[in-house]
Amino acid sequence: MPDKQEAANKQRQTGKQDNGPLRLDRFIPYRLSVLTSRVTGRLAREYESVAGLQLPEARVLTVLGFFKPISSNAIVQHTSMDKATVSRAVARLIRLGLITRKPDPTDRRLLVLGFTPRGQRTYDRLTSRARAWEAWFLAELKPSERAGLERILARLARRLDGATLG
Amino acid sequence: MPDKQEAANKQRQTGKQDNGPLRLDRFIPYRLSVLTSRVTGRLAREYESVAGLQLPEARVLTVLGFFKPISSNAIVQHTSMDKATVSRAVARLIRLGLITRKPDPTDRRLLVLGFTPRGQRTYDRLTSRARAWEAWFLAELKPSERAGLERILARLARRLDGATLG
DNA sequence: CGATGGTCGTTCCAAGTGAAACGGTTGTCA
DNA sequence: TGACAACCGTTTCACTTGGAACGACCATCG
Repeated sequence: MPDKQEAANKQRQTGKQDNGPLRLDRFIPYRLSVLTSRVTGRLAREYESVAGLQLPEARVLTVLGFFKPISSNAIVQHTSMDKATVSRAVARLIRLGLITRKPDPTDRRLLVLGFTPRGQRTYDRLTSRARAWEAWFLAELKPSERAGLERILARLARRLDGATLG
Repeated sequence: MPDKQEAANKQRQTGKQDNGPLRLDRFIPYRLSVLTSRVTGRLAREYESVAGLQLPEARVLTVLGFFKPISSNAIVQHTSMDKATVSRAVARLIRLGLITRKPDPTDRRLLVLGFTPRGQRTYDRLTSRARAWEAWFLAELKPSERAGLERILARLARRLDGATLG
């Protein structure tokens, strides 16, 4: 405890952070990771209770609802999910009768996905719940803060799309 | 494509989002999730190349460096990592000769963790690299934006610490 | 004391993950 | 055309994960 506090104070005074213990409470990747894992955990419970879906299935359904019609591979691009994970989630959703899959006539490597009527209803319930949860989650943010957050997330996302640079 | 664009425009006009497809490009949990998984992936590659560590081990090392001395369970609290995952990461780090573990004299349920000299050096290299990467990652943000991001992350994290509420 | 309920960390086991290999398809270029 | 590289989606396989059970330990209360 003295170690930590001392280092923290010192760094707060100098404003530098070039050596000494990494200030986790200021390290953005760490904070993003912890926050996101908690957010995802909450949403996963919602998805489970609303529709009995696990996270990969729910994510595929959500992305599909927005981008449909779309191929599995495009879902991978959008979400950074693993190729195999998406493939299995799609298989389960088909087995559950929630989505359809048919070959693209112009490129038979692609299998384009869509909703069944039941899938559409499940999607509606799911997104309604997701929106409600998000509203609760963000309720303490002022509109300007929310806008700021959105802008920053967009900027950071773009940063990672660019050069690999190490 | 027309579906999506139409809905998007309509929602942009009304400012509402109470029904219709969920606007993924505005859904914060989704954006957090995608961004974080990409950030984590990059950092994981850093950790691997610098010290041959996989993500859970690197995270334990990082948290340990900041909070040391600390028990496994406290690491779980801080990171939201799984208990078993931390247990195994600790075991590997010990096997690698990077950290030490001894029972707390006042409560022998607790095993307090610390660095070996080699672990300290590994930690230094690791955090130095992590800091450099973060600096690159955040370079496009103005200081005010970075401060705003930190404040918002703190506020959102606190929101999840409170009541379970669903 | 002794019993009971709670916490810490490990281990077991079923389930999920990701790297790699695969079959199938497309586009290119000679 | 035929050879070849690139790409899509699936499957396989080794590994990791997380829920549950477990042993060890502590605190409380009768």
